[in-house]
Amino acid sequence: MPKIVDHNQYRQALLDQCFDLFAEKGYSTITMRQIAAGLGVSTGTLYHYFPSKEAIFEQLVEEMIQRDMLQVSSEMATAKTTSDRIKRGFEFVERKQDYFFKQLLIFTDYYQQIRQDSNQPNVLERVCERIQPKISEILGIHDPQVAQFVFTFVDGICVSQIYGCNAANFSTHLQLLLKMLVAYLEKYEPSFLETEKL
Amino acid sequence: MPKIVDHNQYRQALLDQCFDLFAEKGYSTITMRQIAAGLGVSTGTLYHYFPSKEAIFEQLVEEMIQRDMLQVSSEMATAKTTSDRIKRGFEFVERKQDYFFKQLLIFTDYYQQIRQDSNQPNVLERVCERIQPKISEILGIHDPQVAQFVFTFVDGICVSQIYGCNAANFSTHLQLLLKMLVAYLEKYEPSFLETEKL
Amino acid sequence: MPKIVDHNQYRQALLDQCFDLFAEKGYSTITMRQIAAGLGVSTGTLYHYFPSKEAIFEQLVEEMIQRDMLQVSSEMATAKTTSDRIKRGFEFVERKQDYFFKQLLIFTDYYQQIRQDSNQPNVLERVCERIQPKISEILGIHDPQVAQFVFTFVDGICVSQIYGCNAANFSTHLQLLLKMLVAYLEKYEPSFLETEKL
Amino acid sequence: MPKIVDHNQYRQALLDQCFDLFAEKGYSTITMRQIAAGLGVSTGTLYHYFPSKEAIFEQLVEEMIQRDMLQVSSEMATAKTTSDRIKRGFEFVERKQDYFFKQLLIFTDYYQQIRQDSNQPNVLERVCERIQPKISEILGIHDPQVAQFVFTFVDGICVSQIYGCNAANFSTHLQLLLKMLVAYLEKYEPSFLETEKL
DNA sequence: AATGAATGAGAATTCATTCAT
DNA sequence: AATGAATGAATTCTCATTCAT
Repeated sequence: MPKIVDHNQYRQALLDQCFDLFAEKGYSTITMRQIAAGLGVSTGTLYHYFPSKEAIFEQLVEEMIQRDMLQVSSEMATAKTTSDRIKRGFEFVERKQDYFFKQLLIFTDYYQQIRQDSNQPNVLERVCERIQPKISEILGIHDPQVAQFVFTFVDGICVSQIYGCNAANFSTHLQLLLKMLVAYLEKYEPSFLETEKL
Repeated sequence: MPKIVDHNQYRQALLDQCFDLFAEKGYSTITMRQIAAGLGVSTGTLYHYFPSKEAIFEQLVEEMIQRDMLQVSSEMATAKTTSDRIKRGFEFVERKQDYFFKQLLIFTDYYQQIRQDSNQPNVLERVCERIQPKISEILGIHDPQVAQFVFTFVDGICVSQIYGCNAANFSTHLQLLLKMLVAYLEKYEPSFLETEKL
Repeated sequence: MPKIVDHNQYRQALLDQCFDLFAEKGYSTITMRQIAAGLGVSTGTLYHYFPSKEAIFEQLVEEMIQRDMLQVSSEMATAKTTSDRIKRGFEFVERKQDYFFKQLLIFTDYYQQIRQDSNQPNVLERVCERIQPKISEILGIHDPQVAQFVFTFVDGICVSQIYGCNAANFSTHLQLLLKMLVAYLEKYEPSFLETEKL
Repeated sequence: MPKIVDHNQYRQALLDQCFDLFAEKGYSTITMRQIAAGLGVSTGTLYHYFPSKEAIFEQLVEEMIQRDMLQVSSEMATAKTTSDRIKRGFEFVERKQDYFFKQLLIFTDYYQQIRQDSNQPNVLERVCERIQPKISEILGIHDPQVAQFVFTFVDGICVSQIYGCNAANFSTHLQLLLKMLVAYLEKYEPSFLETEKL
């Protein structure tokens, strides 16, 4: 690990590496010593950059969201037609399936944590507030409900990973979602049918 | 506290009450003392009925699955037509939305737990192995993929609860799923259209 | 286990079986449940016959001593000459080597226990007070020091068992003790030489 | 409490102080809190230096043996004649009688502990394997059996302490052992008689 | 800035003992 | 007399956090 002089930059570098650590062990199971060891620093150093375990976790969640939003935007920037956007969107999700799965684990852990003391600002609420319009925008679908449907289903696929059914693999699920979506759009948004060929 | 004669019966009674406790606090967050207090017994008594915290959790998961399977079967017993089955199925899920949400939290907790020592028999695998055919049977849908789709989506709705978006409420989600499903079945399983009116 | 009507007799029957249990696990390591299980009774029954774990232990020690004194006396009753007494005495020790070893473990455990609260009557003191003259009597040796020497050495052999050296086996040790003893008696108690042939 | 730089050195310093603690209370009776208090540190610190109570105990036993071997060697280094060696050897034992007694208590405790799980490497076996030749060397006695006899008897004296007989004091016992030994050597190893005057 | 020794409250678990049946 | 369910204090051990160096 190279010594990065800038305090804030180093903090973010540490945060990056925390993602897998938290995803693999879980927030309450992982210890500060394990985190420190995983990052290759001492506990003292860890506390030099973060005030508490909780703070690391929160900053991690915040960081993740920010990063994701940016990445999605940049990935989608060049897509023009709706069918192109949908195709790219699904590819994006498929490519990052492992990441989304780990994120789900982190989010549920986070949810359990914050519900204990309710006076905490809920970062998760902001997640969906910001992600949902993004999905609408990406897919070029006007009905927000439908955009949310896609989002929800992707979450569902992530969850289904924990059951470990080999049948339930990510890509097959996505294929079916796509077919569902088209069937629905053809039926309820005929305008979609006229303009696009998938 | 009266002396309960049947050891096994009392054990199950305690298990029932554990569900909410685990769902609210999370497996690793809740302490044995808290569980004992929640059940109105001493820690000693708790250990008289369960060898460890882990054992309580596993027995709880097993018990839950068994109970759910039985309940679903009995609820669906009298439904005859496919549309009737679908309607009842969705009603069932909607009615127990709170329960399913808590179950999701418990399951993700459980997943994080067992992945640590991988040589453990995975109860979750059995969950989906047994639930999936049940759903096919209930909905009267031949394509197992589609049945799985419904299951996965319901999981997705549960997850979306953690984001706390007021928009994303359970019932609305289910409505949309139903519409999607019908649109899909009409397109790809025309036989469905002929026999049923939803 | 046959039901013995007499309370006291049953108590002693239980006590007998406790010897091996305490010897194998150690006083502080063995639990009342393990004792109860080993005796084939419930903990409730155990407490019906003994007020506490400590009491079982003390009664066991007392019982053991009583029994040993009686047995030694009866075994030696018919021996007439000194050499005969010595021979029999050594045979007796050799035959019960396993028993004496376990007794040592129990005695050291007991010692650790009673030294904590010093106002307890020390049963062990009575052990040597009563055993020592017995040995003098058995061996027909006038010098009490020498009798004590034999006693002490036998204890030493018991201890050496814990080192597990295969070299240090009980019988060989006893042989040497015998030779030592004779050499000593020949040198310092010439009267011994005149009257006996070993 | 000053920060001690050398981790290993401090660990040994703690170990030293543990000897009396274990000897006085016994392995299973003493608690980690009591040990910590006795050492003047917190339980956390104790666990910082030793992974478990068992580990402290084992390290203590190992340490003891090492130290004893070294000390004996250095004490005996300047003794030339056999009678000088025997005299010094007996003085050494007498001087450290209190230590040897405590060691016996610790060893029997240790024995009870390891016999539970038999796959443990037995440190006690190594004790006698290394001590026995040492005694032969010290006393300059060729017959290993006789050396072992002395060792065993010293153990016996230690045990006899637990009976608390005031008669059975350490020094008197040793005197008699010496006389026995000489009588035996004179009878069976006449070469001994020729060269030495005790 | 970086370290890791030190802390002690709190976790899971055990166990002698009590007591209703 | 016999049972075993119930208790809760005490045990071993963990871990987030602090702080001297």
